[in-house]
Amino acid sequence: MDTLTTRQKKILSLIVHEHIASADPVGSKNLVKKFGMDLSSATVRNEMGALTDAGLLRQPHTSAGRVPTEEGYRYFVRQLMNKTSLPPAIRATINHQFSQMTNDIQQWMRLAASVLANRTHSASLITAPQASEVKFKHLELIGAHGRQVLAILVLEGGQIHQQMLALDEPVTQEQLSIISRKFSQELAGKNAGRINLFIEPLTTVEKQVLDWIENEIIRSDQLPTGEIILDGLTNVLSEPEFAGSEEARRALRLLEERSILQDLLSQTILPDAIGGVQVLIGGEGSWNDLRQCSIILSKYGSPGVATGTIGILGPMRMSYGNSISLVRFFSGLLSDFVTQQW
Amino acid sequence: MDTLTTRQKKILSLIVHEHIASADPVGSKNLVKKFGMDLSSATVRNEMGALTDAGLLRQPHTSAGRVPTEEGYRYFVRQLMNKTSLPPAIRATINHQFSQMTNDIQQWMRLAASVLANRTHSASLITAPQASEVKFKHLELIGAHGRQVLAILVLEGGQIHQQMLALDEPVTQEQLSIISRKFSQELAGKNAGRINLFIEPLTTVEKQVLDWIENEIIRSDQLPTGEIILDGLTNVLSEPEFAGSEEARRALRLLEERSILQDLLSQTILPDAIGGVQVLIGGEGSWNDLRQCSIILSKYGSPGVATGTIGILGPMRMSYGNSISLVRFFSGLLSDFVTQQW
DNA sequence: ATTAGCACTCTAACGTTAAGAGTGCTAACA
DNA sequence: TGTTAGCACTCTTAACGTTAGAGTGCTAAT
Repeated sequence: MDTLTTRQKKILSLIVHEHIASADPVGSKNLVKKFGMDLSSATVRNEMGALTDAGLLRQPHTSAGRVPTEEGYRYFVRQLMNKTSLPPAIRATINHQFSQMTNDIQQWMRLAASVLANRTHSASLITAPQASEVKFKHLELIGAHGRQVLAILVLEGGQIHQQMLALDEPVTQEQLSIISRKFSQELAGKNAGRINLFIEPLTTVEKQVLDWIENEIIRSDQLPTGEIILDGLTNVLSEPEFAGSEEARRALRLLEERSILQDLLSQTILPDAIGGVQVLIGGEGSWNDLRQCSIILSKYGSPGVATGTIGILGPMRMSYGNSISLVRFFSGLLSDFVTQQW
Repeated sequence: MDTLTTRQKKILSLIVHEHIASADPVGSKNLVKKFGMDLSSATVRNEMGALTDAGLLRQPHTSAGRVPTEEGYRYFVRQLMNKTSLPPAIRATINHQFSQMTNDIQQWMRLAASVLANRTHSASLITAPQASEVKFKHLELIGAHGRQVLAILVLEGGQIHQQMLALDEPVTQEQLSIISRKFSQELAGKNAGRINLFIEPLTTVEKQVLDWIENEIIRSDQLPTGEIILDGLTNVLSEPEFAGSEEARRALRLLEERSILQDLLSQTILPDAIGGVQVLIGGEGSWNDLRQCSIILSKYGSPGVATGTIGILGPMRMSYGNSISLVRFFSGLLSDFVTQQW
């Protein structure tokens, strides 16, 4: 790929900025006027022609201004954008919003999704942090009526599974406590593969409970990601390029259809470094329904322990500087939470 | 309100059905042709005129067919619609989908929201079942590193709160177990008001834990509804009457903005009877953003113990028979779940 | 290398027109 | 008295033609 002259970079950058602001194609004459360039429109036109040949700009039709192509946006994001960091005032405001929260990961995810969506005017998504390897931590059995027992399984990292079990035989609360304590001691720190090595003479009820535990842990291991929080879907709809088109609906459908979304997330190579941000522009050729959209994703959490994904989906014509620094900031926020809790 | 002749009812009913199917205004001539009526279009026209005078129909413009008004839909739903019950085949299919689920209320809500949204082609919403009065059931304290302790509070009905507490003083796991057991016995069945009657010489740590418990229970009491599950928002967008308009966006915004949604739910009088269904048509005058939408709501759960709300939001031009019976069915499904678990 | 000038192209907006659908009214009919 | 045929009228929608404006690419001059 031919490298561009500094003037060409300057012009490309201005066009991207102007188009993001106005949503309209930008022409040579307006460009020089608006930014007080000491060049004539004709010169700018020549450069724009070169950029068009290079595949970074295109014209919606012969007599319209230029619009960045996917490739143009990519070049902009990768080479031209000045890495803005989030203004301290905004950091402070957001931190304040979270300072009054309980320590519940669910609540944090919800609030993060909401604030991120509002500040970026995009749809936001967050997947729950997923432990790299699920390990047993604690078991509690609480009798209800009859043979009904509320079983609570605590996994390392604080994940909690609860279920009402109908026992095969009636058991007193006394006995339940004994079983709980026994299992909690014997199984502590064991992963799915080592749960069933726990072989001793077991009562029917103990066997039943153990089966349930193993089942839950295996299931937690297998589900690649758990819950997904979405917010701000309607933000995307208010963008002018989606006014009344099917495009937006199909893009949002991608988010709502969790299985498709999981595909997308698992097929995307995220930078391993926490705080690293991946920008997908225009579906990157693979996702037809995202041709007009861009996605910004970041992994968060504690590598090797538990990680999740946070990101936004907005129109390709989005304010990348802002959005990227916001995603990065929230990624850090949730990482801190996870590190502190796990 | 003047009562209508049987023929007028018949015609109103046909118009509603036809308009729901076609999304277009329906004219007298097409009506007689399509349904093979042994009346002339002129007669039908006269009746349509009467129905228009009665406020049940309107014309988008002079030379267009008729469309039901809000009032017209209301009359239809209340008086004309034959109460269809869900076909057994569909019941069976849905039951089957749920038969393989774990007993987790979250999972059930999610699946129910998804299936309900798909089958009604509308947006669906479900609020988590909320206990009528929150009562303590069980406490568990599990030591982590240092003074960090994972506190798990089980409320009657199976609601679980967890939080990582930083204790004021270091405490061994032994002591934690003793505290857990003591609290679990002494506080069992107590509600928020009676938690603090538990006055005995308390250690610093015990006091700290007790404060936390009280706090959590009060908070649970005060929050009128907890989590809200949404699904199928994009379904609404594909309706022709919303093609490219702001209307749909604003209606969906109402759902996404949880605080507004809670307002709406709390201001709506739901039939107390479980399985009863409330139909709100066109925002019922109060909700401007819902002028083109209808909402079908039903309370589910176990009255006096724990209840939640389930419902859908779709275009006013929706298939009420289908939708109502689906909402009713899912309401029953979740009620059964709650009754069984609580 | 840059720029002024100009012919050219294409869109968006506007007005006109014609076709089609549906109505309301009147007068005839059973 | 209820029903129907006929007809003039209204209004939307699509199609077409026109025009103003914006932006371009090219050429020739600086």
